[in-house]
Amino acid sequence: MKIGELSQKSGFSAHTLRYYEKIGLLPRAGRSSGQRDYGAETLIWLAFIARLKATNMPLAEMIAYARLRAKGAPTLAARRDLLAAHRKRVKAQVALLQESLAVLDKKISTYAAELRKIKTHESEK
Amino acid sequence: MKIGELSQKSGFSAHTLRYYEKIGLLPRAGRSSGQRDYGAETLIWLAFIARLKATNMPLAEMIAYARLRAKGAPTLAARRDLLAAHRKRVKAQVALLQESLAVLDKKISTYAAELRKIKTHESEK
DNA sequence: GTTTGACTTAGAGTGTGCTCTAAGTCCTAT
DNA sequence: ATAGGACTTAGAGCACACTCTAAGTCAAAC
Repeated sequence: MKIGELSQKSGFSAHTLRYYEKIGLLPRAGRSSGQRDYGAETLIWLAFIARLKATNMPLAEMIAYARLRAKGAPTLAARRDLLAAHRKRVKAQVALLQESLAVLDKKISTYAAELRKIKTHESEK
Repeated sequence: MKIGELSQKSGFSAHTLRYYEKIGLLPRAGRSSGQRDYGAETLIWLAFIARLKATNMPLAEMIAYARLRAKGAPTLAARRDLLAAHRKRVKAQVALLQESLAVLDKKISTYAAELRKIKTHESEK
């Protein structure tokens, strides 16, 4: 598949896909008469990249992961460790967000209370 | 309190605090002989800003909120709506992160399984 | 009263992750 | 065989949120 189709299917722009190749996040694609030609496995890899991206993993760390992946079986433990460390950070972020959600909820209900008070005063006029 | 003390207590650098004033996130502080002089209420406002920041609210939106806040009671409903919309986004982000955590967990346990397999083969040699 | 460190300003520079441009080549349909 | 769109490259530009610099003023301690 050519880059336009991969872009469509993966949700990444063609510009971004070329950029990812340049920085080493995507393996250098084979060219057929100059144009990149991708296999279906690239789509699977991109879906995983999108997951890592959704959890705010920096590109540099994804590149490190990609390099380990390219080296195959001997790096299994290193990859597991990298993902485990990341998971820990994501869990911490979820906890922080949930804490902050509680603060937001409290603030919002304070607003609701103040708005009720104002309405009551208005009806007393 | 001067900017250094506010920086210490709020966790924002003095550079950042001046920047926040410049962009309108902090009200223009009163000066005593040229130097900014802050009251304790600034600390409370900064703590809330830190919360919004923790939940990835863009500066532009915090500034919009700050402007409403400066206008007082008539903007209560608008502020509640802004925070409610933000809360919705934060909840969506938590959901996405938790989904992604599940993917990470699955990947990590796949690694664990592969590593066990390798160890078994090694001990059979 | 002088040193030392915190403060002031305007504006330049940085890191991250894209996003777009220019100039040109290749493919597909008619 | 030619028009139109998709592709190629290297590199410039952008948005966000700081972060730092330069050159100078001010204040607290000794």
